[in-house]
Amino acid sequence: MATNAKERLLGAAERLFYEEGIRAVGIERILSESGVGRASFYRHFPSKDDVVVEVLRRRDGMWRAWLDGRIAASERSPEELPLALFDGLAERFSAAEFRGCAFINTMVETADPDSPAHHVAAEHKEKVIAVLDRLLTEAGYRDHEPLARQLALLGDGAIVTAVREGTPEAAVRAGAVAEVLLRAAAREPVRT
Amino acid sequence: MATNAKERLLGAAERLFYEEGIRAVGIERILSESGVGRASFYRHFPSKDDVVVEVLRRRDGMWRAWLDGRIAASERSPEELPLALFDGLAERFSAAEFRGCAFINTMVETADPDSPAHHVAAEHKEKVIAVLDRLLTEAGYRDHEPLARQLALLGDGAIVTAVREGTPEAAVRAGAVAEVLLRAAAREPVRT
DNA sequence: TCTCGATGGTACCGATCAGTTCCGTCTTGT
DNA sequence: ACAAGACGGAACTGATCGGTACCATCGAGA
Repeated sequence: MATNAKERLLGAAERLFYEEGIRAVGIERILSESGVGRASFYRHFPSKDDVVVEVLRRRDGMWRAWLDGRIAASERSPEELPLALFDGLAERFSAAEFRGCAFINTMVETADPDSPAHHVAAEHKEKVIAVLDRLLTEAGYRDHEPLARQLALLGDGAIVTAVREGTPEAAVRAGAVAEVLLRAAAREPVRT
Repeated sequence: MATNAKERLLGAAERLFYEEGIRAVGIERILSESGVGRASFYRHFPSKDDVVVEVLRRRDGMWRAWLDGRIAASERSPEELPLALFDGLAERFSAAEFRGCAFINTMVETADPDSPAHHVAAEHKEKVIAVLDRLLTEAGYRDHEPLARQLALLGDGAIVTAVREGTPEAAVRAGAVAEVLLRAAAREPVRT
């Protein structure tokens, strides 16, 4: 039976890719840190690129599950529930190993927008937007879809700002903007 | 007398780094595309890292000069003049070669926040924030400094969103948020 | 015309890259 | 007890990395 070689491989790759970047991490590093043999690596993955894609898929699932949990645990009212995203980001930014969003980083590092990794990263963001859109719809916001995209844009802006500043402050700043945005949307009269 | 070898080197490096990423571009590529000899390269720069820093410094100057021009040419009222940033971004996002912000990309690619390149990139953003702060101050906004940082955060969010979506739409979306933000700030009563 | 500094071209260095191959070992189901 | 498959280790490939050393050439100032 298969042992946990593939799992260790993906775990080490995910950590190293996030901490140091995809291009910066060679196969050798992944092998030594996971304790997996070179041959076993290529038994499980055709190439390094496939590991990248697989890592991103895993991270997408983990990240959205985490976000769902933060939303479920939030004490905010339905109208303010989308702000739970920024509450969550504030936590993430405080982590010592925080180095931005793995998906943004991947899209930046992988210049080619047609690459599989870029696609997986872009799809992740769309799924997050869908979550925000659902929250906004349930809270009765009009024009919820563009509003969801604006909130997501704010979240991404907070992430890259936090990377630059090295402090969690950007989450609060973006959250304040989001709050203004939600209140302005709430008091907006019905159109058409 | 010195010819223009150094200038050609920097020009080619700037273009290649932006289009394909810093790590993805080897010295060889820069040499062949600039037509500069290998020895001449190392006569002008101690290492590749120094070229990266020099390219970022140049780009910082060019970018801020461009922004100043867009602000000067803007027909917006003083209260809305900070929105000229988003007008300008909309133009940039439409360019075929657009691949995000070179400074964000550098910070993402260069994982080490203590590296010289990371510092130059971070300083660039602070300078842009200073420009926004000046516009807000001149327009009479209270709490202009945090407001400037919120607008910059929106700008960065628009940039990474535009990279992901491949369309200039994000600039409009972020501009709309900025407009809401400015109006909310303008009608805010004096504190203390 | 001569000279000197800047230049472009090339061969080379050790290190590392992704990927292939072979082999000995260890585990697991029968 | 045995066979099959998953495994780790290591040697090896060709390509590319950043960086060094050497050499022939060109162009401007004396």
